[in-house]
Amino acid sequence: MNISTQNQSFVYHFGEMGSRWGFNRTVGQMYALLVISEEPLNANDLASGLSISRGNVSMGIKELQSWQLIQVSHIPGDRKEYYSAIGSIWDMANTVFKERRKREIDPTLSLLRASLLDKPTDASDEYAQGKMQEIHDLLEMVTEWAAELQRLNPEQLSRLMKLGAGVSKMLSVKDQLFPNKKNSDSN
Amino acid sequence: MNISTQNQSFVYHFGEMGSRWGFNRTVGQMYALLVISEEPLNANDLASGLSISRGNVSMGIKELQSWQLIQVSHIPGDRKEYYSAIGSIWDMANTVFKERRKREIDPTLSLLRASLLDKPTDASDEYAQGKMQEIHDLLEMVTEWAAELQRLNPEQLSRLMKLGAGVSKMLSVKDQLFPNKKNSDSN
DNA sequence: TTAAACTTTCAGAAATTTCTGAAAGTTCAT
DNA sequence: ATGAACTTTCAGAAATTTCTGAAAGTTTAA
Repeated sequence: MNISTQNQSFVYHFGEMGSRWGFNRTVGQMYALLVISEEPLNANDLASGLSISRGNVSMGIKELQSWQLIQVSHIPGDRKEYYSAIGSIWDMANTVFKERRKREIDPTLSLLRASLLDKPTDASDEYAQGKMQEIHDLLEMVTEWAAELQRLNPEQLSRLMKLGAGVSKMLSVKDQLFPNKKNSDSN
Repeated sequence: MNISTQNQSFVYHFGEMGSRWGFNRTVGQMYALLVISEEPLNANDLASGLSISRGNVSMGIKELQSWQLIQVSHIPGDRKEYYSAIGSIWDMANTVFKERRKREIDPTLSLLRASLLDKPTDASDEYAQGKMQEIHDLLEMVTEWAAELQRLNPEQLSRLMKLGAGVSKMLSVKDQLFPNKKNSDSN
């Protein structure tokens, strides 16, 4: 299999960027290729399309499956497994966010919670714990909010985002309606 | 300098996680240490506290400065530079988001925009471009929204997040008020 | 049960990233 | 101008990650 030059730059770029998103170059490339391919591809297609080894593809497939980003299908009379990207772009973004949260935020939250249980032994420990508490609260809030947003369907989410500046307007309207409510400035 | 065992796990954990956030282990550790230290630290403190080389600290400092996460100060009669984490935890989160966007999303958006200018040469190119368009639109929307949110001050942002499920309620209220408005389903 | 058509595994090679420490550079007081 | 006190640089070492390809494993058909 070979990739049209037009798509090559996309696939390679996605490879480079992919590593920022938590998987390595070839996994990123494999995923990019699957996303822009209308037809499912088999492991050999991926290996030849990207000029990487068959073994590497096998590991990459496993990784993408652990991220729940791809799907297996079969073609009658062909024993090979065919892979394709799962769902819409929104689903993909959703999945990546959720996975990253699980891998990157959750462990930090656990650690912070545990650290905050220890009694500080001196003033500097106390300062440190104060900072940890702040980080904990921030992460927790963001996590909960993200979970909330992920419960919206793409269409709702899209409308919310397009609200743009409207969001802050909404807050000020709320202020005008309930001007009594005290706001503690955490800054 | 040595770190209390109570803080050690935080610093090391932050080191591991830091690498996910775009900087390497020691840079993550350095930053963690600066965040939980009330007093500014000099390069030697960092090197000895973390048992890493002086040269490594120097490079890490540079990296943290490029992320605009730390601040230099001086102590009268001492020629060493003292470093401390800049601003509140919110500022930190803000900065990290902004930097990551600049480094990870923006280049992808440029590439996608460029790719979308090419005329597709066949059906499969056309499908690929369709997908690229979707990714482009998603990234653009998220980027703009993130910029919008970052314009809010921490206190507003915090209130917005605490709205939680209220966000979706807000959308449905909006629907009841303006039931005519057509929603295009991009899915 | 055999063999063909696949997929997975994993040891070691290759590539990449990170780190050290000595040397070079800078700044400041005298 | 000198030298002490500091910071930065960078070549090569060390550590880590990724990749290959041969061998082992699995599944299916006959």
